[in-house]
Amino acid sequence: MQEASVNESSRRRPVTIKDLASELGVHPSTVSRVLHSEAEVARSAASAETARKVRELARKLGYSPHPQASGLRTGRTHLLGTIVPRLSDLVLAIMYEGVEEAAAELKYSAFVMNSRDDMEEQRRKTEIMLARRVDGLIFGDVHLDCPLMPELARRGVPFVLMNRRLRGFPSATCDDVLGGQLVADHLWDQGHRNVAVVAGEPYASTAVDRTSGFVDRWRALGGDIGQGAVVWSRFDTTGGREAVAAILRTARVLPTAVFAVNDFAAIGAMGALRSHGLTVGRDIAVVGFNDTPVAAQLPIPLSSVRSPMLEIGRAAVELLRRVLNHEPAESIRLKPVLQVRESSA
Amino acid sequence: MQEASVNESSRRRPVTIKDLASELGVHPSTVSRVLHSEAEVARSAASAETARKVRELARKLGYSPHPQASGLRTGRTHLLGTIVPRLSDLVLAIMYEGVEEAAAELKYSAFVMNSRDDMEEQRRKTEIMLARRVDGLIFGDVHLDCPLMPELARRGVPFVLMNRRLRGFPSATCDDVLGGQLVADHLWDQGHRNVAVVAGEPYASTAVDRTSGFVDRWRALGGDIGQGAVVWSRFDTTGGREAVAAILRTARVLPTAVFAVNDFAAIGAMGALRSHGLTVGRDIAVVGFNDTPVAAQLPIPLSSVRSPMLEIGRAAVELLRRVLNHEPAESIRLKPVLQVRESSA
DNA sequence: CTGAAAGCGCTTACAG
DNA sequence: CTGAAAGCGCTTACAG
Repeated sequence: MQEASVNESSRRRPVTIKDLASELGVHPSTVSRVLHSEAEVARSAASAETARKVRELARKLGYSPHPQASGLRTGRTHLLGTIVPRLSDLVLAIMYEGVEEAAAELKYSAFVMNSRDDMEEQRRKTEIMLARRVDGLIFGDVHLDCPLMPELARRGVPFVLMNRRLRGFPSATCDDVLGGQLVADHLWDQGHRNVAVVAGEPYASTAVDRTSGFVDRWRALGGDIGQGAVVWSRFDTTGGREAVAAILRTARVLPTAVFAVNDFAAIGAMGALRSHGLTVGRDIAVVGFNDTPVAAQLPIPLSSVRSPMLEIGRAAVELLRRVLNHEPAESIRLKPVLQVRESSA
Repeated sequence: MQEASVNESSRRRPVTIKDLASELGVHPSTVSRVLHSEAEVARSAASAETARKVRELARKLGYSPHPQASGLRTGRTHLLGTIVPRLSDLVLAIMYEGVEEAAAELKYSAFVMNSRDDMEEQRRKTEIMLARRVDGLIFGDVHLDCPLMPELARRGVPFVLMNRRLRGFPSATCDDVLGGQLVADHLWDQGHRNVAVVAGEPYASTAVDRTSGFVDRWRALGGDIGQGAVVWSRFDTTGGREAVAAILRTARVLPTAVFAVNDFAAIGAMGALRSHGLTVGRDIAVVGFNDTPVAAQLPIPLSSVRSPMLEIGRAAVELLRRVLNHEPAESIRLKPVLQVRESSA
């Protein structure tokens, strides 16, 4: 009963610093210093006795600071904006979980919006977030020819990139070139000599780096890889299905292995291969990228390059923290690991 | 150049109402009324001429209102909190896209946090959002025995439910009972008489409603369904795999069809069936739920009940809008549709 | 160690 | 139609 009525009142009019101050007969500024200053300032802000009483009453009345009020005064909202192509892309959803976790640890609140990989939409969402007065931004949807990034830099907006990189700006990404190399080594070792790549969207560094990592290493191993063997595609299942359909239609010799730069494209690729009467893992090898949870659980388990998605999100927040504190912020490239499964064993 | 320097200054010190007022020689309150009032008030707030000049200058200088400041004054933050089990669950990610869209249309900014379906975490995240002074909350992770909901209601916190329902609180959900019935009708029509259900988490209304919709209809059709034929499970691929493994281990007679209340559980189920030497679609039928984009693209396309996930998210926002405006808010149940594919054709 | 005051940007009842 | 003032909750330089 007591409990409920405290809560009730706390909803109707939240407890403020002024409430605490008048209850204790001290000045609001003293309460503020005790409760919200750095440890050092707080210590010399009040007698040990006063500080103790302030803290105790704050706890008892359920005082919780009003972020809009302090933000208005300090000019810092402790809000952090994130823009991703789409949250329904599992890869970005997991990265954002990392962002949210790491932001919370720094007492920041994270926001997220979808741009659908449309640069006009990216710009619109950015302005909405700036209008909300976010302290900084994380972009998971940058294109290799993104005009917004140089512009934001000129305007002095603090931001970092995640997932995809762009020369000249700090980013937290997977080492996608290495990821492509790992797949090339694996398929070469398995004896494949005729391969195709479902390459993803050409505007995304992930797609370009994974593809070039694969192709360059393949050639270094002495392999040959023709024009029609690299097909750009969307990142989803439909994209993978269409890309493989195109490969099957145009290839003079059928490949014995397909590298798709994304697990969902790989699943689409598997579907198209099956429709063509091929059994994945026996007639043809398939390797994906990201090692999303579904890869291991597919009817035919999918080999995939595991990228540390959660850690990439966390690293992006750390990078943004440095930018906000005017510390040097070097790009972070996290190492992937290849998981070999039945689809290419 | 002009452009850049305007932006530059707008970053260093954003344009305020006071800036506009002094530039035009009018009082800040006039500017505020012209720019931010309801159409009616705004019209009688200044001469047409003054209003025009205010609006023009605002546009020219790139004025953007400071939400923290107006929120502090009005007590409304236009912030909307959403709590989901996990954003990396595609179903919730899509629902949240609907929330974000609909919130933006109402000039609200949406936040989202993960509770990992842990009721302690749900409580913690709720308090963080309330500390941020959100105007209202949307819960996508409610359990059938959730102590937090009655408590929040007592405290007068405005909130609605989405995805899962709970008696006594307004919710936007799929008509899951109907969804289960559709699957029962379909499998019965296909001639199946011995079926099993991968039933999901017993604390989630989605799982319980889909399962009971199926079982009740099955019995109404004259079917028999034994104890061991309904196995509760996690919602992910691993959960589906384990549930089917248990069914295969304990069943006296093998079922000829499996209904999994979630596509990812269905994918896990397909994997387990294949490991057992069964070909899905030929030896045994499988039906999932939600019709996530991957279902249609699987190597063996998966029959699934399509639930309107985006619309559920949008409906939740509409429901919350009504709650915030003290309008009556009846729960919304959106109709699902069965998509039959190769896995059960 | 503590207080008094000013001000962040906005809104809104009160006047005229 | 427009102005002047007060105040939302907080922080922080300035005094003492």
